[in-house]
Amino acid sequence: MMHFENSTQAIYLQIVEYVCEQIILEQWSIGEKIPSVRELAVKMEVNPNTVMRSYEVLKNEQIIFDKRGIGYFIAPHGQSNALIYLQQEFTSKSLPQVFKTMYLLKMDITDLQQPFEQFKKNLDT
Amino acid sequence: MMHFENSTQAIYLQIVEYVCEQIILEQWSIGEKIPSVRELAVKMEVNPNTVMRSYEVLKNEQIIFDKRGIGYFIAPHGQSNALIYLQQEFTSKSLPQVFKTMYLLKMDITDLQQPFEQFKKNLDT
Amino acid sequence: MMHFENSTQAIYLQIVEYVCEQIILEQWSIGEKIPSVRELAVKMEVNPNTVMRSYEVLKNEQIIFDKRGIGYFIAPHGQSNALIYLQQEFTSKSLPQVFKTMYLLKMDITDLQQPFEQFKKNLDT
Amino acid sequence: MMHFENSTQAIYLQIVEYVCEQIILEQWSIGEKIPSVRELAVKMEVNPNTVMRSYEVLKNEQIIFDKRGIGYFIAPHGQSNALIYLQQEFTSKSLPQVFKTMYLLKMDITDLQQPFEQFKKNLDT
DNA sequence: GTGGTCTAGACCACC
DNA sequence: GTGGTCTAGACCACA
Repeated sequence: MMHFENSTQAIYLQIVEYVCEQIILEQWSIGEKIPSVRELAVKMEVNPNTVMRSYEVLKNEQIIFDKRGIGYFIAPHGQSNALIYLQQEFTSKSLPQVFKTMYLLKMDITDLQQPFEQFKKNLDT
Repeated sequence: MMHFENSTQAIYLQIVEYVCEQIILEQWSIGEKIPSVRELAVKMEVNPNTVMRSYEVLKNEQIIFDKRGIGYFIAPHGQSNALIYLQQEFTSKSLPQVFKTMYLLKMDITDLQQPFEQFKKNLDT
Repeated sequence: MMHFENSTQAIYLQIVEYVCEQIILEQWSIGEKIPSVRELAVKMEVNPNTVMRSYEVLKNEQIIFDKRGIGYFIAPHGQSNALIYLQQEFTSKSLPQVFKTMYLLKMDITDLQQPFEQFKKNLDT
Repeated sequence: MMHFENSTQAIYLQIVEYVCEQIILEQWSIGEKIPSVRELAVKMEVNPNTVMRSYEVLKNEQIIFDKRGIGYFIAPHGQSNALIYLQQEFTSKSLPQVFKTMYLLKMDITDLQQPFEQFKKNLDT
């Protein structure tokens, strides 16, 4: 279903983001069982160990929790924790770099308005 | 003088950006000799090989050129090439990631206004 | 009724301890029939197989015995055997680990006094 | 040098404890480079991936940090963070179980005094 | 079936 | 040389 070839980011981190996305968009709801390590591995066409690693990160962030021998489930505050996680990554990793470049290029925030609208349009197609 | 531990980006790319910055902000003027690989390596507290790699990227982008046995110099259109390089990196790499996250976090462009002002203030200090 | 998620110990061993506890505290009396595998499984919200495994351990330790088709009963010396079992586990598994950590943390036995009192207080509530 | 066969705990967690131990006992000092993943793997007679996993945990706990391509180093507050880590593990995982058993066995804290002294004596030999 | 650990070995980016 | 990621495959404990 998914291929990761185009991105420089580690696959297991992309899967972390994918799971966060599903939870935030409420494709998977709170308390619900999420795909097993092996299931998701098949779907994502990666090794189970890779998914395992993603789930470990998500567990540390208290986005999911595990019942041994049964599976992984979305944690009580899973959705908000997922939002917090993505937000933290965004503010600490993406934003500073973006701002620095914008400063050098003498760009203003408003210069992003039009490309952002364009981006959102492309999502629909 | 500089620490790179906080960023996820490769050190040699951070140095590329640093050099672009110096050129764009005209800390280093056109045609002028820029620091030798060894000098910059000492200043940046990194391995000379790392600086070497950065200079190779900059040479490919025609931002600097080398006179063998003498040193590296800012290329004729160094400043504009630096701007172009940063802009390309920005539009192709940073922006798409940023937009995707902003969409998920239901953020608007205007939400960036305040953090950006904050960022620019911090530059002065 | 019970949740085991917080502990690192295997669920079936926690159930073994639970049964020992009931017997030692004489919640279940000697010679009496104890809950069936299914009953306890429902109460503990675990798989019957898990309780089954616990009962097998308890049978090996001669803490309980089974009358086929009828159920499990507390063995003649069930209470003392339960005490012996817990003591053995304690001295061979828990204590060495605890002592090693206490040594590293430069803790003294007396440092445990206050937390232990606290623990006993919490039992009443 | 080391074998882990006797313990039920995961090897990578035992290595985490080992590293904490070295730091706390100041065998390795703050800011200093610790053995590379491959070095420690050879010494511990385990797969490099296993040591890698231990170092990841230690990095999360801010006990060590990494300079890519150079190695791992003891973090600024590495020693105190190591203490905190061990203490947390101790209080949350070991203590409750110990206390519960002691309660059932009608033991008192003072009953641990003599075995603890014995344990410390055995360390010298 | 589930999660969890470990190995062996490969490959990459970086220093 | 260093860390970091990924695969393939094995084995275990647990439900």
